[in-house]
Amino acid sequence: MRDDLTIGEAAKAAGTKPETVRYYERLGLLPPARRTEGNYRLYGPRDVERLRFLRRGRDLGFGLDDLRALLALADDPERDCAEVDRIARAHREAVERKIADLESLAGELRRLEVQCRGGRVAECRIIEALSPTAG
Amino acid sequence: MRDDLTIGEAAKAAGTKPETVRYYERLGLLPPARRTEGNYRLYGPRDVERLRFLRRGRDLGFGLDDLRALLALADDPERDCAEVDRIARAHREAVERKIADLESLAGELRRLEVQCRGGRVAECRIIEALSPTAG
DNA sequence: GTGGGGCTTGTAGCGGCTACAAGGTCAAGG
DNA sequence: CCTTGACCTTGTAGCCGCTACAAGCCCCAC
Repeated sequence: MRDDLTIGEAAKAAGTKPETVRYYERLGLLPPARRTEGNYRLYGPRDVERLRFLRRGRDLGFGLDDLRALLALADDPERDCAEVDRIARAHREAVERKIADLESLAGELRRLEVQCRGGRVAECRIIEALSPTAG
Repeated sequence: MRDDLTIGEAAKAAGTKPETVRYYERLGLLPPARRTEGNYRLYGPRDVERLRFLRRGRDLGFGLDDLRALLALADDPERDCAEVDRIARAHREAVERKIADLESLAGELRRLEVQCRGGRVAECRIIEALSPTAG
């Protein structure tokens, strides 16, 4: 039969869930779906493509606002892709900053752990490091 | 004079904000504060210590549930610090997993960026990589 | 006594879902 | 034809750790 899928089928085809699809529709990231007589949402191949675009973008860590902008750009193939590049670069830089933050965090946690000799809490270096009495 | 501080002073002393202090009290991470006649919260040195403990723990990325547990352990200095160690290790491992995830993300974003030649969106590799038509 | 800063409570919002509840629809099996 | 049970519908609340209001009270300096 036809290309039309129910929300569950469409979600599965894109690797997401029905709740997420409805959520995206509510946010305007997907156009309002066509409906069956029984009020079920119906999705065609283009809808599934759009959904997959969103899914892939989320996997890459883009926020929904970025994805909204990227979708608008993708819909307009004649435009210069400088804006696409800018969004991607800004996102990569944010990810790299986050990594740097977490690296220094992990380093500090490793240093604390090494010092823990496994005695009583009273002598625990980890607690000590957290306690202002130690500073 | 006395050691008593208002919420704003206590928050400042610990490097947080009044809203956060009230929030912690509501969650039971801090005991209900004493009050002045005019219903202002009052904080002593031990309260500020506790608040600093929380602040430092948050800086290290611990969740509030972890901090609740760590505070309970810190309050009981005779206990074995194995549990402290376990919480810290679990957290470090979670941070390290997060770093690994973000590293692979950043790598993918860098690869995409390099391929962008700066033409039209129609030929943009970034959009292509997001579009299911490319896969 | 007045101005303005800080305090009080309560509530809503951030992101990106996720998990209900209460009901409607639909296809398969008896 | 009727029932079962999977799926769909809407609406609402919750997750985390705050943050930002709003409306009103308190307190101190001038």
